[in-house]
Amino acid sequence: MAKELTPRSENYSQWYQDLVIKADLAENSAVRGCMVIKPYGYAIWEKMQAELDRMFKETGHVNAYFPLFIPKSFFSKEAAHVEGFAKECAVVTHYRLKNDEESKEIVVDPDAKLEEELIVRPTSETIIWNTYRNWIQSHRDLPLLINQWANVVRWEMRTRLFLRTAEFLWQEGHTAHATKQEAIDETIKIINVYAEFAENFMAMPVIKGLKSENERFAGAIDTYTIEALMQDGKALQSGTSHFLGQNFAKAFDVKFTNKEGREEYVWATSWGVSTRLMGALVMAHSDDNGLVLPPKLAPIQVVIVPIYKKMEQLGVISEKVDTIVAELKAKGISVKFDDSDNKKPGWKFAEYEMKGVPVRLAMGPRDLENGTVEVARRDTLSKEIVPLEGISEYIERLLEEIQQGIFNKALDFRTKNITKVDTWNEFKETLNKKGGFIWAHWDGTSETEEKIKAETKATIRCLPLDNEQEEGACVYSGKPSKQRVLFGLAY
RNA sequence: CGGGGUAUAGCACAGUCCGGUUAGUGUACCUGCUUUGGGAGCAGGGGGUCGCAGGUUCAAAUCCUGCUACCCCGACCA
Repeated sequence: MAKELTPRSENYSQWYQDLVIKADLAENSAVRGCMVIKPYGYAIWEKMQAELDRMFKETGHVNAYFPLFIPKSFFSKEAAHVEGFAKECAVVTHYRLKNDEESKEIVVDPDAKLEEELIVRPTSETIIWNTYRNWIQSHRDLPLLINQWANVVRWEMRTRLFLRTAEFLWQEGHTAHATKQEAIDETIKIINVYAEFAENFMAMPVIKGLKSENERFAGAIDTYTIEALMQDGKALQSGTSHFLGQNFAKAFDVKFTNKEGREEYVWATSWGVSTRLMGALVMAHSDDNGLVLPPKLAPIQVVIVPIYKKMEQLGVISEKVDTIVAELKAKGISVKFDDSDNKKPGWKFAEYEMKGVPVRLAMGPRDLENGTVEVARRDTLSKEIVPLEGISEYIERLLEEIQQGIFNKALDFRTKNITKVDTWNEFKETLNKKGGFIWAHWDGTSETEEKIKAETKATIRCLPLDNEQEEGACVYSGKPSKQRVLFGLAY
């Protein structure tokens, strides 16, 4: 056995760790908290990027790029923002190294101290709004709809591959609008884009909602989120979209002249998803045999493994396979024919299962005789013998079925793990024994939320957007409540 | 940042307590033959600054000090 995973039931976080490494997605690097994203993992990220980028452009956004470094003074202009990020910023203080004459080692040159220290961006609001000041004068310059693909650094105490790393890749959208309503609409438009992407491409059901004050982005008026439920019953915030009001416009003095000729501050939004989505993707679908990828994000959608005794047999199989490959490619399906002779079929089966390839075809002497091929599904681990006639249409349909199937499975899991709770005892018991989302009344105060967190570690994941209003009593304080909110343990 | 653990061949580990031949096993790799429908078998072979830097000693993977990285549990956070 070359590779085996720790079973999920035994140690979920070890399983995750094993899987990320054994499926060749990423590994830890020589730099604390920073990972190396390996080609197979990066290929999945590229597929995510391509689709998200398409969706952003479809909704009128354009890409640009802003600097990695932010002058310290910019950073401190928005009070809530500084407070939120100050504790996890990497700071550049010098710009040169030199050879130390005594120790013969490379040291920081004390003469090369920067006049003003630079922050490595943990997010780019400040540098971007400082720039927008020069770009915006008139209502005719609005809206400004810009996205950037970038890396950011947040100096985390404790890191986990993809889920929380000191450096990560993401996109951050930063938009400027003439009216409050337009900015709010933008914020909601984007959270809908994120939800659509998560559900249609990642096959991961999400709940759209509003963050409570405690969980809000530093500097935002409102934070919208998509929350997903992982297989261990913990919630994962998978994307956020912020309505920033005029906070950054005021901090950076970004004004425009409206149609009536009066000066006003602009209204802002920002929004992002990161390589954390990779972690979400892994934990949403995979099993004890390895990764399970939704076809729409799988770098290889179909792998074909030949089974043969003699080289002549491989030749005959290859001819048949070449036809299948051509047909699948013509349909836009990515396919790999693994005819390498240094690995046995059984080894290949296990390997492609570990890597989550959605469909595997195996063709051997029996298939040659019967005009068939063996088709195996990664998601259900089922196999069947299928006639070669019409195989590409069959696989095309199967890929759609798998995409839908893993979404349904995840949705079913989530539905079973949302528990409606009305008493504090029930709340604690559900959290301990079952996990998942707890749907309970809350009195709307930060004080109660903090007490609940202190006692149980559970936080309010969100106030769902399509929430029905319902009078009730807060599960903790007993005070009146207008609606239920979702609680849960979070990553 | 606090508590605990780990670091020896590409990978997974033993050896460390109690210092002493040439540092070992599995797997992977190379060669050959037999194999090939779920991680093949036999035979032969190559591969090691024992995490890094100091120290103790006739002698250090082993003892001492410092450093670094990773894992687990907390605190913090996306």
